[in-house]
Order: sequence, then C-alpha cells, then structure tokens
Amino acid sequence: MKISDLAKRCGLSAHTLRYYERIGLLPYADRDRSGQRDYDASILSWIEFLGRLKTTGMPIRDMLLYAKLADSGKATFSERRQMLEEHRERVRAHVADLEACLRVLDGKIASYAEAEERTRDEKRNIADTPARART
Amino acid sequence: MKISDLAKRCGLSAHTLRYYERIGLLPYADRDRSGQRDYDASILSWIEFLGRLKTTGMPIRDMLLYAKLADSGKATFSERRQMLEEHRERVRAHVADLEACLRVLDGKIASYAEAEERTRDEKRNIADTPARART
DNA sequence: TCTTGACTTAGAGTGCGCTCGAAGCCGTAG
DNA sequence: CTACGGCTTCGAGCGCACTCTAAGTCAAGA
Repeated sequence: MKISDLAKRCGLSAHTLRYYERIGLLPYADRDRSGQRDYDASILSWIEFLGRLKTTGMPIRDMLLYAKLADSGKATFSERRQMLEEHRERVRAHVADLEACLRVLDGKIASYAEAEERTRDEKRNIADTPARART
Repeated sequence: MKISDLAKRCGLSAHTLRYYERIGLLPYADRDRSGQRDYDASILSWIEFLGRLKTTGMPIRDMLLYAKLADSGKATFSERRQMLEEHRERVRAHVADLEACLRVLDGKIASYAEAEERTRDEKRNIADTPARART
C-alpha cells in the first residue's frame, strides 16, 4: 500500500504520515525499489489506536513513550498497562468536566430562550438598550 | 481588586489576564490613578464562563465572537443561544467519542492484564522475545 | 530617603502539532 | 521520447494560546 492509499484509509494526510514516521510515532516503513514507502495493512490498527490516544488528548511525547514500550515486547506489558490506566483516569476526569460544562451550557441556553420569550412578549418595541455587562 | 488578586481567584496568570484583555476576551479594565487595573468582582463570573468554553474546546476566535455579541445587548440573544446550541452539540459529540475511546482503553488494559497473568503463569522464564508489531 | 515589589506597556519567544514548499527522482500513458 | 503525477527528503512556516522579557512607573514600608 502506498502512502496516498494509506492516507485515504486512515484519514491522515501523507504529510502527516511522513511526519509521524519521522518523529517515531509510526515505525520506519519498508521502501520499494524506487524508494517509496510500501505499507502493510497491519499498520492501520496501530494508527487507529494512536487516533484514540490523540482524541483523548494524549500528547505526542507520551504516545512516543508508549510506542517505545510497545517495541520492547512483553517485558513492558505492565508499564504500558499502567500508562493506559493513568491516561484513562485523566480522560474520565475530563469527561466529567465536560459534562459539568454541558450542564452550564444547558442553563445558559435555557436562560437565553427565556429571555427571548420575554422579549417577544413585550410587543411594544422600546429602543434596544445595550447590556451593562457580559453574560 | 488588583490583577494579582484576580489571578489568584480565577486561576489564570496575570500575564494571561492582560493577554485576554489585549485581544478583547476581557473588557478593558478600569485603571486606578497610577494606571493599574482595578477589577470589579463581577468579572469573575465572565472569566469562569470563558473557562467553561475553553474546557469544552471552543477556540478563542469563537469566544471573541460571543463576547462581541454579549456586548451588543438583548438584540443578540438568539444569535448567542444559537452559538451555544451548536457548541453544545459539538461537545456532546466529543463526549460520545471520548466514551468510545474509554471503552477501547478498557479493552486494551484488560488485555494487558490478561497477558500479564499468562506471563506470570509461565513459571519457566524463557528469554523474552521482542514483539513483532506494536499493539 | 531608599528599597522593595507589584504593576505598566510593547513586543519577542515558546511548545505543540502539524502543514507546506522546493528540488529532485521514478514509472507509466500517450 | 516526453510529459505527468506521485513519490522522496529536508527544512521552513503556520496557527493557536499563551508566556515571558525589558524597561520603566509607582506606592507603601523600614
């Protein structure tokens, strides 16, 4: 598989795939006789997992550490598990934060909706008075 | 309230507060006779709300638009409500993504735990064979 | 009076994660 | 044979959100 095919399949640009290889996030890809990268489809699951780590906000330097551990075989299973467990806790905490934020947004939206209701009720359209403070 | 007091209360640095004012995310603060910012405590709720927007991944340029609308009074209620509703949907989608990622992480962690179990069971410690691919 | 420390401004620098450009090579279609 | 598109490398550039520096002002305490 050529880099552009892989790019289409995984949703990253060829530029980004080369960048990831350069920094070590992707293993060095085999080259064909003319020097072009020839990927094995198995790389897709690794890229997909990296995507999960990225979505959950893991910085690249941590992914690099994880990749390094993954290259060291069984000996690093527990270290990797620990990394993922710590990361999972951070993600859970972040999700909780987001849910709290969603409740705030809900409240804000509701208060705007209410205010719009009241504004509509006041049929007499007095000149719009600018707000005194940001809400 | 001086800038350092506000910084302590809101968890942003004085540098960041000045930066936010510079770009328009915070309203221009009153200065005392010697030119120092003198904040009203009411700014805290606005900063807190900005924090919610930030936590939920809203880019500063969108916060600026929201702030601009908020400065225009009642007339922009529905626009602001719409912005927040759209943002809320993005956040909800992101939370769903994160939850899917969490399930993947759970699976990965479980598989490491299992593998560690199996490794412990093999009392005969054969030399560690490096992994062939990243998992 | 002197020192200390917090404040002011404008602007430069940082870290992250890409993203792009330039220059050149290679293989296939016309 | 030539043109074309897609690949290669290296390194520069970008957008975001800060973060810090330098040079200077000011007010309160010893």
